[in-house]
Amino acid sequence: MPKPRIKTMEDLSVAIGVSRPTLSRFFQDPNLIKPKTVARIEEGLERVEYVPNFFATRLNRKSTGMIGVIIPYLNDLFFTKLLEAVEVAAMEAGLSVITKCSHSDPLIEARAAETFMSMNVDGALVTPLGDHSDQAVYQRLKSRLPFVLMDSRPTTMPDVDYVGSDHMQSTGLITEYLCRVGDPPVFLAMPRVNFNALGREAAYIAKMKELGFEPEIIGVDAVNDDGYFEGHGEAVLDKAFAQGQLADRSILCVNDRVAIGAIRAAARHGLTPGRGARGGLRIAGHDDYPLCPYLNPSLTTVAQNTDAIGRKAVSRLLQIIGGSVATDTPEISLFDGELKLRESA
Amino acid sequence: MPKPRIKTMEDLSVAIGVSRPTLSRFFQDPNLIKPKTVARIEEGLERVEYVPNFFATRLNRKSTGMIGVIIPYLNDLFFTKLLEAVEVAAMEAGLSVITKCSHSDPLIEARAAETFMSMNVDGALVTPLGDHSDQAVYQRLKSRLPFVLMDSRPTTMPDVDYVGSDHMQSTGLITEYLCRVGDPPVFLAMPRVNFNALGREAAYIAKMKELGFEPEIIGVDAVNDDGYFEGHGEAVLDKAFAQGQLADRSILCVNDRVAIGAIRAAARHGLTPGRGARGGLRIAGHDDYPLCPYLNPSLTTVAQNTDAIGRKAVSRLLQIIGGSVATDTPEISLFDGELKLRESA
DNA sequence: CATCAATATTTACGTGTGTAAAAGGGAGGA
DNA sequence: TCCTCCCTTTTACACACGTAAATATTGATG
Repeated sequence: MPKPRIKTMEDLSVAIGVSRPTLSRFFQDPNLIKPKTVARIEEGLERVEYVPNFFATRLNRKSTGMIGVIIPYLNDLFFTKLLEAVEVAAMEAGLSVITKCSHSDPLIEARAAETFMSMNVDGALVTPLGDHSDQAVYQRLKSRLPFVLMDSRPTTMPDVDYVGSDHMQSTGLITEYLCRVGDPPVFLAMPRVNFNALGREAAYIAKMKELGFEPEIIGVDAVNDDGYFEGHGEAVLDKAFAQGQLADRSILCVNDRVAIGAIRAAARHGLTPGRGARGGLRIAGHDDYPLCPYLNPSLTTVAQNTDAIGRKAVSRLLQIIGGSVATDTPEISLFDGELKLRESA
Repeated sequence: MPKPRIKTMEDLSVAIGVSRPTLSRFFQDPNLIKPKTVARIEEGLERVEYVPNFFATRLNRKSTGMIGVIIPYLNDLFFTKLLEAVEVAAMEAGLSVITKCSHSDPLIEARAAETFMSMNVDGALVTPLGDHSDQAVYQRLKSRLPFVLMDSRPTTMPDVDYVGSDHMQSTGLITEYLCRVGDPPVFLAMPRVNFNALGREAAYIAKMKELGFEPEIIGVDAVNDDGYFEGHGEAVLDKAFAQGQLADRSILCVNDRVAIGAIRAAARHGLTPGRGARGGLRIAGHDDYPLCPYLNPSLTTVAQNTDAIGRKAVSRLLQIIGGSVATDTPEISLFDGELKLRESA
């Protein structure tokens, strides 16, 4: 017994016997209408099938109640974790989020931004690609709507609000830990297209100098070309171990995915990283990728506070939307990382 | 030097000196318009900033050019891989996709479905929750628009198109492999709320009987309650190993995430699964989770053909949208799994 | 220069809803 | 009974664009 389907609010108004503007207000907020009328409307909605047209409702509204989020990868649990935090925060604020993935392609990223602007979203949250994002797109975004960057901060966009981790603190934290408990670490980096990678590299160098050690960086050149972080970490260390190098060193990886590859390379060479044997191989990461506790050995790392980052990004966006804030000077929110001590270092 | 911003196509038409209907057709397909006029329009668009309003363009169109996709989790690389395949296929077909994540909540799933219907999407692709989806939602979805289920097939929805893996084949394949190379495996299952888990369990039983072995199933009851697959696998095996059980058995896990937990439990008890020692511990999974090659030991598993599944789901949707197909009888498309032999079994 | 076809413009109406102002109606109090 | 007051309805317009039919323009051809 399928209910009769009603397409327009007009038709619904005659079916229920309530004027269309009243229905319009009912769907926006039932409290605006007398309880008795509300009851009649709800009773009528029981008998028929009707949903207000998404486009028509948004066409003539000042606020669409939507925010757009752009992330660079889907196949990365860090970003999905961040996205979840954003979605939860947005839901609590009564916003619906439209997610677009740029697949690390500047063109797709630009298209997504265009889409958001054409949809009159109330604001946009963007996790930028490395240095190959089209910064003109960001300029337009900033000039047209509330706009907050997350996780990665392009040097070319100093005037945009930003929420992320304090690499100086987080990378400094694990660097210092590694130095205290064992030999000072080598830094396993990434090809220099990623601002986070650069920031952490700089933080590592600073902390090492502060402690009086000589910084040492490897993995800046791409060894493999499959584009995956794990593959990079494995390839770099596989080569090093094969040449009899690094097998007794502490290795701080730029992020956990690289560290996963690093651990794998160690295993292939019969090495088991861990804090057990002094002077032996140790491997640490950064991010607290969800699988860290389940690796063998489990991965010592620094957790990014994705929950706080997502929550802050949304609340900052709401501030700007609300207009209760000066936007001439950007707000930079950095959250501390938290040491996660496990087996690998 | 910000370009002047133009809001409506009307304003644009006076700014460029081309009629509005001509502009409308230009934005739909420039080929409909004389090259000389196209040049003039494009030249004009260089000088001003204008994007057609998303809602207005969709409001009065027969086809919105959008499809909706619902997945249950974001923090699962299997689903993100599937989503990528869908997005690629959709992009090639000129469709844009709207993704919603239900966070394994039937209410959110239902809301997402409502949203899709109110947006007049051309079709919907849904990866259902386990047995707790609201099937009334699916019924409405099916009655209102082209609708294809992916990955998991509720028994309550036999009349809906479905694209997924052939569990009988894939689970049979790895079961047979394990039986040939070593002792017949135990099946490490999941609490029975997941149709895939049930399907694979049944496939395991069938193959074992076919080969003349006695099926043996563990892990049906939840041991932990954190909701993560890895935690389930680890908890079940940790308990078993602690009791001196299963340490010399072959263990086929219902999926790779459970297997990751299983391997972790083994490591904690000093066990290294692998096909090396006859009669020793072996662990295998299902899905080919992207991290399988990087685990220690790397995980032997059966790859689901997510690429083919995503592609087929989109093409089937396009068929239904095109109307060139009988929808009275559902099409069930099952793809074969492919054995991925690695170290763990 | 006239003619025809291709293309562009004009005109007019449709899409489903938001929103504001004015007019209508019923309940309560004087 | 009359008069507020509050809520609802009516009326009207706005939103930005799709679409179709009729008309005007352009260019090439003869």
